[in-house]
Amino acid sequence: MLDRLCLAVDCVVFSVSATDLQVMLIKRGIPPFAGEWALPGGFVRRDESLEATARRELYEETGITKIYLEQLYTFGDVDRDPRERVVTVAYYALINLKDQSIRPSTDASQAQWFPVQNLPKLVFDHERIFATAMQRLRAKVRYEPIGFELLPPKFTLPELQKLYELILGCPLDKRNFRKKILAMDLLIDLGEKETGVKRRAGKLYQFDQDKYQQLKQKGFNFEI
Amino acid sequence: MLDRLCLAVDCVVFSVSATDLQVMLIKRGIPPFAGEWALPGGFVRRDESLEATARRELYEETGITKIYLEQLYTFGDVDRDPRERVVTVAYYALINLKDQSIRPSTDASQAQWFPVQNLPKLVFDHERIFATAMQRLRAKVRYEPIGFELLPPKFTLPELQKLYELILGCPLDKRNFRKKILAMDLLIDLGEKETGVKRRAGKLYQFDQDKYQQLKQKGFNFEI
DNA sequence: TCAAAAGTGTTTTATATACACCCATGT
DNA sequence: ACATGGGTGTATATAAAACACTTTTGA
Repeated sequence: MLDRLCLAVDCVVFSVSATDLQVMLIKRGIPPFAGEWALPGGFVRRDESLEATARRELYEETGITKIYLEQLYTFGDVDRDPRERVVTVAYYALINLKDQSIRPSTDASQAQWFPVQNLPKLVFDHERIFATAMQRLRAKVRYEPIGFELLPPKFTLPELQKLYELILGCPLDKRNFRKKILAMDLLIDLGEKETGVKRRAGKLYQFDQDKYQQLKQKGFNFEI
Repeated sequence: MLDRLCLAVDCVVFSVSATDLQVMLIKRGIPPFAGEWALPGGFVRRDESLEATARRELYEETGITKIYLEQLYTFGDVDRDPRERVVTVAYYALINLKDQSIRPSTDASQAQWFPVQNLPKLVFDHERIFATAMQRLRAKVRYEPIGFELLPPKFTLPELQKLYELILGCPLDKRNFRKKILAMDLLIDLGEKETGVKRRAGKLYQFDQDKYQQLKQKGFNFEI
């Protein structure tokens, strides 16, 4: 039972706006690198699991509780923190902003959304952590139905397609996309239309989690 | 900079025999759980990266140095170790036994191979770690050319197919398997035949790492 | 009535699957 | 000569990709 060291959790929190896939960053209030941008995160307490740390930090810094969280990778280079040895377990998170918004900035923490295409310089090795998260999200969204976590419970097919295009970074054929998604028979047609748009309204759908879990048991693979 | 805690690395080391996919286990020499089977592992030193810890431990316990290593997952449940809080970063490793064999057991550590179908009871949460590794290996072997790490540099197509069948746990069609593999054009035909077999000798191939890296850059995806 | 985005099928192409016999080698 | 496993091709089914017009709605 030799060296003990500091263990942290950092989170790459994604959301979507009308035009962008975006990531939440925190303006650091304390040294080192006070005033610079960082991924939200903090230290693991002795009586707290890793995921609990992630949820606690996100709640403290943004007020958000409903979050899809998944462990990403653990970064343990010896010199990644200039103060002392700190190993960090990175998580990525997906949230939808229609259900909840981030708490207004306080003195202690200034949280802000940035488009993934246009991030400021980040402290420590946070750029590497972000790049890893981006890579994982891009890969995973194709074979697991995690994209829905970024949308409100009721969404239209064009919204879903736009989301995939933002994440994958390339346009998708509308007819083929709809055919593929609908063929899986995992979307419940709610018989409602979206509101508040100034053009033809799209049909609203809901992702059928229960049915997906059942199909998954039987060997079904989600795939875009 | 609050609580410090113990950080460990544990490794799930895979190899193949003629008939089995197997995992290396260590008979613990020290409490807790002395005499019981565990994954090889140990504590991270303050001046050592996570991967360096994994390589050091594997060398100390088995004498093996040529290893494909990849981080698997970090297990951080509060009560996973009865002594005190220990978070462990798990790695999985792939080695081929034709090039090197594990060092004979010493007093300190008794290393032994077990078929994955028939593991003894493991200490701590090591069964969960193993299950996660197995799942990852099964998934990853289908879309990354990591299977080759379990074979010697020169191998035959039937050997490769057998390997995939062991990992995936199901039989594969010989003609379709060969067609798919050869169509990728990533195997170099060495113009040699295997030796020491008492039947028709198979042609020897070598995986073309360089070519694979080039193709990968251009968007090529390995897939079985 | 115009602009803007929603919605809809078919054809072509590529990929996956199913399947059976001959060949080389050692005993 | 026989047993064992290595090596080979084609036909069918399924999935992916390419592609253009009509409909709805609000301004």
